[in-house]
Amino acid sequence: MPKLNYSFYKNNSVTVAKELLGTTLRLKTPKGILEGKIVETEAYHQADPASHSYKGVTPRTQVMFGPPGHAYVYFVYGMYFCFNVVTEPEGQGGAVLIRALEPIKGIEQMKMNRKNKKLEQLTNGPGKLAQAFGITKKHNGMDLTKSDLSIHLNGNQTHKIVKAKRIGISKAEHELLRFYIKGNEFVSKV
DNA sequence: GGAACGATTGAT
DNA sequence: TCAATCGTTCCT
Repeated sequence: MPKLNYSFYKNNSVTVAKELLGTTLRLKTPKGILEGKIVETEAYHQADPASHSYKGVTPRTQVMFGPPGHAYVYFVYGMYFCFNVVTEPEGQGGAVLIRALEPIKGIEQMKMNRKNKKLEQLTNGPGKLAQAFGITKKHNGMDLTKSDLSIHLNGNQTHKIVKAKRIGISKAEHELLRFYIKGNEFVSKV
């Protein structure tokens, strides 16, 4: 499985959001390898009022403006982390939120991290998948092309992509910037 | 220094 | 439908 590289992530957020569907997120941990197929994403870019990068660089969002292919992890609602992939050339504040995965490898470890939730509840939401993988603020800024956290291309993918409204935002609600694999049971919301 | 507000989740 | 829970941002 080839690892996604810098030139893949350098593209605009919408393109990357769509092309990430069907790829595999992998994290090496001391207890073993965790893998999940990306089945749902959302695109955020600098001109988007709903994006953290909309108001320019802040201490929290500076990694969004950094080089593509790095992890942007933020803490939300006082209890959850969300994992994003930084997109677009350095200097532009773009990212793709990974909203849902289909568990592939390390399922027992994910169940431990998620307090033994059922398989279909392990990674079907951004806060859930971060918890299942043990992703926290310490992963913020990691280089996905050079670290234990990476994304890989799979073989032939024959899925259909559904465009939909993003979840949980109060600005630019009408924009169809959420993408998911049609029919996949791990999508957070259809 | 203080207050309002979340790119969510799970329980009611 | 609503509470949990706290870092980030913005205002004073």
